[in-house]
Amino acid sequence: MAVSARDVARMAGVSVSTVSRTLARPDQVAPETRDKVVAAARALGYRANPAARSLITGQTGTLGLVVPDLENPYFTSVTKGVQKRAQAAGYALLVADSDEHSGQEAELVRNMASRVDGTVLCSPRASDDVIAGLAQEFRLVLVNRRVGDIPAITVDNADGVRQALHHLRALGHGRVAYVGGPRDSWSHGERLAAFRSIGAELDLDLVELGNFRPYVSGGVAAADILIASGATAVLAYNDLLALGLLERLRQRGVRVPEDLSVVGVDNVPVAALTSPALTSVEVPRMESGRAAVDLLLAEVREGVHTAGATQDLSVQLVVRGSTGTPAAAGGAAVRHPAGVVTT
Amino acid sequence: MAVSARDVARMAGVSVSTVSRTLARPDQVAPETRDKVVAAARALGYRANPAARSLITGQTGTLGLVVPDLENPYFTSVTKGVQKRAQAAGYALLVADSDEHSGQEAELVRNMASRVDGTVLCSPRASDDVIAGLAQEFRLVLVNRRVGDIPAITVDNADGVRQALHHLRALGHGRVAYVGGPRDSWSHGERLAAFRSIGAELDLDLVELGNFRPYVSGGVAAADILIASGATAVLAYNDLLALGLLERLRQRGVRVPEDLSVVGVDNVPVAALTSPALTSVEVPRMESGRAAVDLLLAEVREGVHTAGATQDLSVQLVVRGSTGTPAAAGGAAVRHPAGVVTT
DNA sequence: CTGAAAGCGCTAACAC
DNA sequence: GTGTTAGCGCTTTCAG
Repeated sequence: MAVSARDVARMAGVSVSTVSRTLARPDQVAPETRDKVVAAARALGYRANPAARSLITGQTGTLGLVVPDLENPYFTSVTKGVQKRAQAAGYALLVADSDEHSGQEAELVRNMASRVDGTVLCSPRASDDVIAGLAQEFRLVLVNRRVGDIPAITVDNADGVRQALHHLRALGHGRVAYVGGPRDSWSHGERLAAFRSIGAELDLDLVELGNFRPYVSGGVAAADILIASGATAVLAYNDLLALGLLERLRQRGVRVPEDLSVVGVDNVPVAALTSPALTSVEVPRMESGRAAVDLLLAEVREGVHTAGATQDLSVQLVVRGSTGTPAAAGGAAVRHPAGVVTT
Repeated sequence: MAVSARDVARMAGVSVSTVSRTLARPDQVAPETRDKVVAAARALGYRANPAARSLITGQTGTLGLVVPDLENPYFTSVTKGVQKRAQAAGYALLVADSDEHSGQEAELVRNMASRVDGTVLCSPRASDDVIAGLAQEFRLVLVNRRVGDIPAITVDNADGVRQALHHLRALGHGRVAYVGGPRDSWSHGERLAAFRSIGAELDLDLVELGNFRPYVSGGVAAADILIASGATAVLAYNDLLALGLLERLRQRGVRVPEDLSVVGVDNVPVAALTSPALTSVEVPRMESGRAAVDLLLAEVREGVHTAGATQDLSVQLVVRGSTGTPAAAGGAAVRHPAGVVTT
C-alpha cells in the first residue's frame, strides 16, 4: 500500500487531521507544525488518495471527454486542447471514443459520470432529447452542438460557409456542390443550411451531393457523383472528405483546381500537405477544447449551472492551391466579375 | 447526491451487503432476492460509486496512458487502440500528453498513478533510470521502449529498416540518407543502429543527417541538407518527417521519386494521400495499443508482475509512388543490379 | 491552533 | 443465503 496520511502524521508527530489541514489550508496551521508536516510528507513521498478524498468531497479532480473518433485529426486537436487545459488546471482527463456511433454516446457519458466532475461532449450525434436528458443528470459542456441552453462551444459555421462561397463566387464559379457529412451531425446541418441560404443570396447554382461518412473514404465515394454533377467547385463538410475528393479526382484525371475547385472545413494539418494544398475554412480546434474546459471548470467551481454560458468562435478561410478560376473544360464561364469581399 | 446502495437496499427490503453481493456475485444470492435487488437497482438507476469501491478494493477500474504528442497521428492511433481495448474490458482511460518533453513524463505518470490500476507509457523520452524507477513504484507497460525487463510492446524496427534498405538497394540506390528523430527516442536509436549495420551489409553508401523534431517542420528543415548530401534515397525516422521532406523537395524542384526516393516509417493514414504517395514501413499502430492494454490487464488481474512479458510486433513495407529507380539527375548510377528480395 | 470523532459509500469477513 | 460489523483514507465539524 502507498503511504497514507497516517504515516505522515506519525512521522511528523501530529494527528491525521493536521496533516489534512496543512495540505488544504496551510495558513490555518502553525508555521512550525506546517514545516514538520511538509517535511514528513515530502520525505515519504505522500500523495493523498483521490478516492478517499472524492468520497468525502464529492469531487473527483477528473474531467471527461467523449468524441466521435479519436483518429479524426479534428477531434485529435480538440482532445489535445482539452487535455492541456485540464492538466493546467490540475485535472486528470478521461477520454472515450464513440466510433461515430450515436447510440454509444449516452452510455459513455453515463459510464464516466461517476468518475468525473463534468464531461465535454464533442460533436455528439445523439438526438436533442437524449442530450438534454444527459445534461439534466450530469454536468455537461457541448462542443459543436446546441441543445437548449446547455453550455456549449460552437464555431461560426455559417460564416465559414459564407467565406467559402463568396470566395468561390469571386473566382467566378457558378455551379457549386456541397458534399455533406453525417446526417446526425449538427455542424453538417448548420453548414448545409448556410450553403443553401448564402448560395441563394449569391445567386449560385447549388447542388447537394448527399451525406457521406466523414472519412477520406467518404470523399472518394462522393467524387464520381461530384464529377457527374457538372459543378465547377465543391465545398466539403470537412477536410477528410475534401481529401478523399482530391484523391479520387486525381485518379479520374480531373485537374484541381483547373477543372474543379475544392474547399474543405477544419484546416487540419494535413490539408497543407497535399498537392495542390487544400483550401479550407480554419476552425479553432484546440481552442474549442480549451474553451470547453473553461466553461466546465467555471461550473464545477461555482457549483452553479451557468445556464446558457456559451461561446461561438470565429473561423477563417485559408486559401491554398486547390481553388482557382474555373477553366474552359467542364467549367462554367465567369458570369460575374470577381468583386466580392471575403472579409 | 446520487442514489446509493442504501437506497437500493431500502427499496428492495434487504441489507446493503446483499445489494453489493448481488452485483458482485449474483450466484451467491437467492434468485428471488436477486430479482428484487436488480429491479430496485434498475428502477433507481443505481451505479456503484467507484471512489468508495476503490477505497476498499484498491482497484480503480481505470487505466492510464501517457504519450509524447496526441496530435501526432501515430500516437493518435495508439491512443485509439488503447482506448478501445480498455473500454472493451470495462476500464476507463486517463490520457496525458507530455508535449515531447521528456522531463514531464515521470510527473504525469506519478500524477495519474493513484487514479489508475496501471499505466501505458508510450514512446517515453525519459532516461532508463527514470523509467526503471517509475516501474518499481507503479504498474507500467512500455510501448516502443525496452528498459530492463519491464513489460513492453515494441515493433521490429530493425526489420523495418531492413525491408526499406533492401527495397532501395533493389531499386539501384547506392547512396542513402537517414533523417533522424529525437535523440532521446529509443525507436530512433534502434532505427539508426539498423540503418548502419544493414546499410553496411548491403554495401550502401550511408549518410546520417542528424536529429530532427518528429514533425513535418523537422522534415522541411532536413530537406536542404538532404539535397546537399548527394543521396539518391532517404529513409526518415517517421512519416511526419518524410512528409516534411516531400513538401520542401517539391518547393526546391527536386522530383520525387525521379530524383530522390523517400521512405517513411509508421504508414500513417495521410501517407497515402500525398502525391506521390509516400512509401512507408507500416507498423501496427492500434495493435500496439491493444497489446499494451492486454499486458497491463494480465498483470492487474493476476496481481503479479509478469516480468519480461513483452511482445515484438512485426512490420511491413508499403510501397507507393515515392520510391523509384534513381535517375540520371543528381543520381548515382545503378551500381548493383536489382536482385534483392524484399520479403 | 490542534486532536478526537464521525462518516463519505462501499466491500469483505464473520456470524447467524 | 443474508445481515451485522468493521473499516478503506480522507475531510470536516466540534471541542478543547
